[in-house]
This record gives sequence, C-alpha cells and structure tokens, in this order.
Amino acid sequence: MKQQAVFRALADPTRRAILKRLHGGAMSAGEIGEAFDITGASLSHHFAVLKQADLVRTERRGQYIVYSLNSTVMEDLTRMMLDLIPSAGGKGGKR
Amino acid sequence: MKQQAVFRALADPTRRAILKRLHGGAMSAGEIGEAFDITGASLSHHFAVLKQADLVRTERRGQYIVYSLNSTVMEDLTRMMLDLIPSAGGKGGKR
DNA sequence: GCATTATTTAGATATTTGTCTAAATATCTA
DNA sequence: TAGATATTTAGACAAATATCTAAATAATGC
Repeated sequence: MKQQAVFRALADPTRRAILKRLHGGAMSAGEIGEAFDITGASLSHHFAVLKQADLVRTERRGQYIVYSLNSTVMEDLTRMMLDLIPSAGGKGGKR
Repeated sequence: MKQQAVFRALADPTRRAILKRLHGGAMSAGEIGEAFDITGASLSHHFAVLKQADLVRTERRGQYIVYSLNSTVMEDLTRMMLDLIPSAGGKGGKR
C-alpha cells in the first residue's frame, strides 16, 4: 500500500465525500458528480488522486466509466492506524 | 472530532513519523526533533497542526514542553474509517 | 538581573494543490 | 461518418502548505 498516496487522498473533503458516496455502490463519474458543485474536470482530477492511492477501481461500461470502492486498501489503512494507537494492539506487536 | 483537521494532520509524512515516535511514550519537543532533519521552527509548526487536530497533548515541564499522544482521537478516527468500508459494519449502520 | 537553553511566533519563499476553461479522446446512435 | 454525450488531459491561476531565518517568549541557574 502506498501510504503517502492514501493519506494524501483522504486529506481532501471532496474526495472523502466521493468515497462515502461510493459506499452505496458503484457509480459512473457523472452520477458521482451530481452531488458536487465543481466541474467535471475537477472531479476527474479527484478521481485520479483516488485511483493513484488505489482507493477506487474503474471499469468502462460503454460510454460511462464506473467507479467502485476498493475496500481492501481501506482495511489495510485502518489496520495500520490501529497500530498507531497504544491502547489497541500494542506497539510493535505482531498483528 | 474535527475530521478535516485530523485528516489534514495525517497527510504529512513528518507528522505521521512524529506520532509514531510518540507511540513509544511522551517526549519533549527537542527529543522528538532529534529524529528529524528540519529546524525547530518547522517542527513547532507540525506540532501546532497536530495539536489543532487534537492528536497530541502538551504539558510544560519546567523548561521543556512534553508531548504525548491523544489516543482517543485516533480511535475515533479509526472507527470512522471503518465506517467507510462496506465489508465491515455495513453502510449507514448504527455503530 | 543576565546569560543560556527550549520552544514558539513572524515573515518570506518555493512547492503543492484544487479549481477553472478549453481542447482532446472515447463511445454511442442516427 | 457526423453529432451528441461522457470523461480525461493540458495549461493557467489562486490558495494552502512546508520550510527557512530571525526575533520573541519562557524557564533555569549563576
């Protein structure tokens, strides 16, 4: 997992909102965009950042490009964060 | 929890390293700084960001200022992230 | 009080980032 | 093939950020 890419991706509120929206299921870029008041170009930029962090997957379906969550990376990340918490799991523990 | 402040704080690798370092126990600003090749002023800036996110606590001890992890916020954050993962806990669930 | 040490604040600067408009690419349908 | 729709790419620009040096604040010990 590209830790830096993932944390950077999550730092922007619009990108977190995109992930949340995808939580409901896969969606085309356009559908996702309906919820936001920014241009398609800006949206596309956010998608690129999320893809680079491997947080989303894409699949072309005809004219559309469908985005879906890659929950594996999210799980990895969460595990890694638990590792930063002394009270859970213990420092340097195996896990 | 100020979500945006927390994610923003975690987006920088130096700050994540600081948190990791504090994982071993409370330390003065100077002690933390030994591990990094940046000026005290820059360090201080990172501390300010971490404090704003409530990720660390400070306590003056004589001449020194001692930093320690605030694990509560880290736990909150992790829970919140788990909520972004479909396979764990379920979307929109109570939790 | 004064010099020393630890940390923060102020101000400057270069880099990164989010957004936009305009143009390019890809697919569908008539 | 031409026109319409969906998405990305290129290039520009303003705002945010990480860093630095210099100065300020706070505590210690002579």
